Amino acid sequence: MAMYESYGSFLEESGIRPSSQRILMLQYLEESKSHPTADKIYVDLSKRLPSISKATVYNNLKLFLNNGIIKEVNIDSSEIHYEMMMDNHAHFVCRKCKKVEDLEISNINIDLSHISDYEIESQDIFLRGLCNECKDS
Amino acid sequence: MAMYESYGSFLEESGIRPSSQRILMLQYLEESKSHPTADKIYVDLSKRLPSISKATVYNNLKLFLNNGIIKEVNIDSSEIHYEMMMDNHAHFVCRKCKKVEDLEISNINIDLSHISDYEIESQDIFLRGLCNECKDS
DNA sequence: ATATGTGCAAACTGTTTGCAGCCGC
DNA sequence: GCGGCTGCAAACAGTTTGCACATAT
Repeated sequence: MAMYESYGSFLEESGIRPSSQRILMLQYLEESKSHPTADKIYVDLSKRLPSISKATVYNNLKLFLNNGIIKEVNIDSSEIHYEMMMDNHAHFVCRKCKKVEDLEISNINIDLSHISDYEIESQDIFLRGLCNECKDS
Repeated sequence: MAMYESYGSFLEESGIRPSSQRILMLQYLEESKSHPTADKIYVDLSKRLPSISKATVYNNLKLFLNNGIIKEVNIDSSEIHYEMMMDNHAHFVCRKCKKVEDLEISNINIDLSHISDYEIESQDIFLRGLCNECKDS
């Protein structure tokens, strides 16, 4: 999903009509590495498309969710964050500046032998602390 | 914190005045393994103490939080769940019956060498899937 | 008597929803 | 023209807050 034009066809392949708002949202989510909230998406997209409404943002987030295009990230309890669906990875959350970063998960090793009765489908891993910049200030 | 009477002194040691509502809440949280929400705490405690109000529950949850007695668990985006502060452990969440279970974390191994610049203070691990009962039905 | 906690109700915030109008096929 | 999408505004749910009264020391 590298170039702008492809967002539309990606949506069509998912059975979603590629409105300009949806293409914009998808592009924004893909390019944003900041795990934005619905409100941040709305505010940022308003600059490019002033007529967009919050309801549209919420509507389309739910649509993307139901189609497995994006994923909720429960970073904190006050707001829902979103990110593109991608290979398993962990999140680092800075408790000071609230920055969220993706971490390679390849070297995280979970021994599940003692809960083998459960059918694990996914995992969410959050590491919390201070980021590089914040720990020295 | 084994017996009822000790909840009061535990609160006093934390510098919190041990009102009957607070003792009840603490006892409930300690005995409950279900990671309750504020509303569940309120509903359940109302049976024992009908006069308790939701504001008191929220007030005291925040008080306990600030004193490191309990911890928020961001299981899903719609409600905040709470649990007693305890040694590091992971959570299993059944996507069907929504049950939450604690898992030993001792054999979870996270190699942090590639993010050694960060100061990790805590970790939250959620495994999601189907529990024993739900996977067979 | 004083300081602190509770309970009520109102306010707030993030999210959801119903519906009328608009747009693209 | 038709079906679906958007945008507005109202509804909603969970949480927070201000304040008067009650309670404990």
